[in-house]
Amino acid sequence: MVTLKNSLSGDVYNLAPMLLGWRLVRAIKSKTLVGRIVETEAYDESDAASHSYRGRTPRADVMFGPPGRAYVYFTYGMHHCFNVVTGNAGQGAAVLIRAVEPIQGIEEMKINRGTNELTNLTNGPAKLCQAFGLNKTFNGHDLSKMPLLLEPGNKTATDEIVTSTRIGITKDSYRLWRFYIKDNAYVSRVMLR
DNA sequence: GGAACGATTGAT
DNA sequence: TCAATCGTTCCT
Repeated sequence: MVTLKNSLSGDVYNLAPMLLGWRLVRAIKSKTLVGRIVETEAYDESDAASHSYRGRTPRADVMFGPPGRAYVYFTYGMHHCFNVVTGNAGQGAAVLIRAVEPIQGIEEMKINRGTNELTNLTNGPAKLCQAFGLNKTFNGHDLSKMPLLLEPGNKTATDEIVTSTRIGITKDSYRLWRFYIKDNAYVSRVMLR
């Protein structure tokens, strides 16, 4: 039997591109929100940019736990970011979900984000958390259970995967561990640094 | 106890 | 280009 846990037990730099096309499903207030993952980044403990680089600190503890859990952290004093924990227990690795394409529950996302602009709802790691109502209460949540599911999905025949450096980091910035679907309108805006 | 620094975003 | 804003981690 293929379980979510088994699907996510490999190396994070292989799993990050694999997750493109998968779906994030969120049940909230009798509504169902669905997004299709279009942009990801890999982080692991050999990587100075990763929260797991310093070892099993309180914040990064979930990254060292079993795969298929959510790692949600609070940053810049105001934003949340959502990751999917990968690798075997004991390894500190996770995939940052940087952007999804809104599929279902778009009106609810607009309310949560305070904008009607479709391409500004979920095109960034903190934006999609706001749209989906994700916060630290989801840290450690098993993504095979409601109210937040990660479901396998497919890339379309025309989807091309692009690899690049990661966004917004200063350490180990040479790693080509960012992956996104080429020409997708919901990929995050590239920030200059 | 103190301080530096963000896996970001939105306004200027 | 820059301010907002505070939890995490490390240093003294």
